Amino acid sequence: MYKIDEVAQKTKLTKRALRYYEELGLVSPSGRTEGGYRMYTDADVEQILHIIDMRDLLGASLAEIKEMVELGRLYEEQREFYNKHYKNRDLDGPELLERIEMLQKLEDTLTPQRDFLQTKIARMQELLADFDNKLERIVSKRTELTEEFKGVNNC
Amino acid sequence: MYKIDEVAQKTKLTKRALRYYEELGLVSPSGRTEGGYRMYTDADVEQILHIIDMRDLLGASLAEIKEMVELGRLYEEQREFYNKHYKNRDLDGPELLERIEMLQKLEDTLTPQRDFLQTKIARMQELLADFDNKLERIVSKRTELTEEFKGVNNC
DNA sequence: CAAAACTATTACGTTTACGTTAATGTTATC
DNA sequence: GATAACATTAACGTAAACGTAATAGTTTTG
Repeated sequence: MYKIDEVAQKTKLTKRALRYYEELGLVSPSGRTEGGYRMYTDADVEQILHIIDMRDLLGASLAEIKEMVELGRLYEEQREFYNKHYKNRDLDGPELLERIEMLQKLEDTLTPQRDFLQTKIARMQELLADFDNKLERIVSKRTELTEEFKGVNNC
Repeated sequence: MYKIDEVAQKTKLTKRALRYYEELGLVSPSGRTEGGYRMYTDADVEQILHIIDMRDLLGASLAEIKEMVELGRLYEEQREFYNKHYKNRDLDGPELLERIEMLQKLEDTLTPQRDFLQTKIARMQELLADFDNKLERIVSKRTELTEEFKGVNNC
């Protein structure tokens, strides 16, 4: 269990940002000390790092991230409930249907995100190619001029 | 030549954003009408689209984008000057050196950006793989449950 | 056990990237 | 040539994502 400053160092966020994310409902520390100090687990840190990824890689706003996080929680919750009941007896129709609809909803939410990510990657690869072309031209020009410079100065 | 509203539609920016970017020194329309209306060329539109790419793909702030744009302009400027003088006579040492240093500076600026882009792409591909895994699990589970549902309802 | 170091909450402040009027001038249209 | 329909600048407003005190309580350390 880590307290806030350690987590701030691990995640490269500020303590303020951590409290802010908690205020928005993105991540809460798994515990508190008697005196009220936030205590984070490794899993908490993992989730924070995941949030940072979504922010930096998907370019999602904190509000959008919150939606995703909440959907994930809803899913986990339902799955726990499902697993608990599935062990002992068969589900009846309505319960099965509810679970199927949940999975469908998750799928419908994740698929466009996946596609968005994919096209973004493709465009970034194009941009990378542009960078590489430009850099290649610059480097070859620079070596060319360096040679010329040596010629002028009789090296 | 397009006026602002047409450019706004082409670039999916608002007119306000276009004026704001101009105010920051990111892009200026190539011309104005007698009465002061902004007139953009195709090249202007291209540059705006490029700016949007840097914003969305690199996640750069407008201030950072401004720096890149300015460096690019400085480079173009020097290259024009260079080409004009290179045509007629040989450059002497100092001029060559200045040009070489400019190319070096460009290279030093672009290389970390390229690397940043590359590692970002790699991490996004990991994230994409995660998405795909998750989706695959969800879909297979959903079809499994759908079959089960059919069984319960004797279809 | 007292000082030093850390943390909590509250609340106001700041920066970025525009949105939104308002007042006025310009082009296009009928 | 009037009147929409669009444009300009100027200025104030705003949402997101924190920063920065201020005040007060908590842990740690010598």
